Amino acid sequence: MNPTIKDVAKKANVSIATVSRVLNNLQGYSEQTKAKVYRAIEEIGYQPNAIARGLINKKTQTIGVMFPTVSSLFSSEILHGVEDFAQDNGYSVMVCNTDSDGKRTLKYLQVLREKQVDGLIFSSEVLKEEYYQTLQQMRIPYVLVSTESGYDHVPYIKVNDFQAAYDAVEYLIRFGHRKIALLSGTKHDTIAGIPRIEGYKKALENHGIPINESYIAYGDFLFDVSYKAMEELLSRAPDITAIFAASDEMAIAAISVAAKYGIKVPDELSIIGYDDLKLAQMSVPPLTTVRQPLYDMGNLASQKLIHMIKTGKAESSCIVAHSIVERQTVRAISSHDKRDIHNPKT
Amino acid sequence: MNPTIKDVAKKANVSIATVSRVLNNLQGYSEQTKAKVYRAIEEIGYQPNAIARGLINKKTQTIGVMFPTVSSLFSSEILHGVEDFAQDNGYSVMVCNTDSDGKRTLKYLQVLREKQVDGLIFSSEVLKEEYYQTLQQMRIPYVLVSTESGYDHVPYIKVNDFQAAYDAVEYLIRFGHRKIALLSGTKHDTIAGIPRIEGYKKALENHGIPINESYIAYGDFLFDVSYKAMEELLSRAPDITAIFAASDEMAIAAISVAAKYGIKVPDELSIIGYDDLKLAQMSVPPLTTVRQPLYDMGNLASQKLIHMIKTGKAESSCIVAHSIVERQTVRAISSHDKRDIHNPKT
DNA sequence: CTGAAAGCGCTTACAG
DNA sequence: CTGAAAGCGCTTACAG
Repeated sequence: MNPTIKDVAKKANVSIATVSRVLNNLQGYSEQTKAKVYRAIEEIGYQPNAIARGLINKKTQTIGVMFPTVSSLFSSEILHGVEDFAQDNGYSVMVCNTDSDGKRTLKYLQVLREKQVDGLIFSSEVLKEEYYQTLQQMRIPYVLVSTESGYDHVPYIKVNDFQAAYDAVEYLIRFGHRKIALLSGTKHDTIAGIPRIEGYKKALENHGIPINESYIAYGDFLFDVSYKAMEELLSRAPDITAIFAASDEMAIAAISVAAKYGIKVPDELSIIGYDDLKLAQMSVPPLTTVRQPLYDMGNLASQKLIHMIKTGKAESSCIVAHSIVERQTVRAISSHDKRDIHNPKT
Repeated sequence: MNPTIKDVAKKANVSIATVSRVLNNLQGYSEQTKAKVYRAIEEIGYQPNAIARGLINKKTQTIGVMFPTVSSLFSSEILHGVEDFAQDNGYSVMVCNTDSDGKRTLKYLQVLREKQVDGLIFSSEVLKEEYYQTLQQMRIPYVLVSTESGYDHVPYIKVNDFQAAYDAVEYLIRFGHRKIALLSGTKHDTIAGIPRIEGYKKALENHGIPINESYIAYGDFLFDVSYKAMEELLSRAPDITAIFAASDEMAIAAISVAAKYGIKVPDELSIIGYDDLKLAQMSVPPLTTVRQPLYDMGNLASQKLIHMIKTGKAESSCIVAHSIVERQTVRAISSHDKRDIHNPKT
């Protein structure tokens, strides 16, 4: 149907080998034949078939990216970073939405393998043993973003979650807060759960503040569940003056709940989030948060992966810098807890 | 490197033709050889090569999706819908981020063509003449989401923007508002700009409310620019009591600006958005908005596209239903404009 | 029920 | 500088 290399060869009166040479900018043809070939290509509107090319080169110039939920601001910022670098370097990207479902993940890995992707980016999920095994069998390079693993030679790109959480809480402490709650993500999540909990506790401990387990509430990083967790937290510990939320969505949920109960942010309750999604700028008031450079992380992952594909060499992991973006949800605690006036429960 | 069909043929002591038959569930082999083949596959860990398959079948089982910005909640919800259906039906999806850049779009189309995608979903952008030409040359089916075109036989899936805008404004009118501003998207956007402006004007007109051009501000659908547009609008027309924003991001910007100037939403200013992104639930107060079922639209586009790929038949366009999701940013206007009290300018 | 052979659209030694 | 031929890993008539 579509014209092939044969058609242009015929049209230009040369062999397909020659057409292939000029197409690939190899050497071994005169300027004249080059011109002839290009003219033929032009005339019949020829486009090379990357599939045929891929079969013989054993390179498809495409990479796969796996996310637990593509439709989150979080994933899509990473994806954007991945995609930009990939496209600029001649790679296409296939997206896979695993829905945090183990079955789907394995099935995807299968598909990606059959489709012969040159490499893979694995994001935001724990690299389970079975995934690791499959990946090793695939014999293609891969890199982890916003997650890590205990396996050697598996490069990852992430923020130091422990330290970021520590810094967030210390930031709150510096503003005079001592009754600081934690709106945690999934309790047993070894990547984004536990390290942030530990960072929270360590900061408290280092500043001589006792840990109060009733100040810790567990959500799932997302809005709805966190909304409820926040309501419970508030009824259980109405005396808190600040909250560290382990994701921006959770922080926004906290703001929403506060608004619902007439608690003023930041006057009566300070809130600091985690991620710095676009969301954080849009909240009312704008959210103070720990920034993870998601776009950059995706971009870097893409860079490393493509470098590995091209050179075959291993790449090192990378802890990227987080930072605190100061907006308007944190303020110094006042001498008396203003909220007591409005909230007789405390 | 990886085992091929030849390896399993050798292992199972049959021809590659036979292996291919059992692999594809064709007929013409005994249960015995079937078992032998499967055993061999198992033993050597064979995985079919979809690239080789694609070359001969002229089907790659992959579709492309083009977005102006992948990293928006808007695009990613559509993407999620597209991806879910595609994966469940054996198709992979390649994402392309055009950054609203004509050059990139054309380049992508090229890439997608070379990679032999079976079909294409084109989202949120005007289908320019040159894109249309390229698409026609590619001879693959494609469908438009959240945009439309004047070309016949190019199926699109979208909401009726004019009607949706009309309904939003009428909703405001029903609550007693007459001084209704429009925070419009890009002025000359023929898809999401003009029709919504027209819907706004028509609703006003049908209710005998004169159109006041100073009540119309232009943003670009996104937060930052809209924030400024809202500030200008407010200083130019401080007497407005309600705003119809042509996107949720714009509505959120309006809420933010209102908060900045101490204008209470909805007490002093009602706001209705457009899209119903997850964002809308998270705002404070939760945003009343016109819902476009983005996930469903993506899913439907995927369905239609894959159906076209499989059957070769044309599909019809589809205007999906919008609806107004009532949350907390609109309320009936009070007898006297409360805001006058606080804002001596009016 | 099964296999030998041609062919998908390319690239790449090899020979001239 | 150029072409004939083999081959990438499959599928699919065709013949038996």
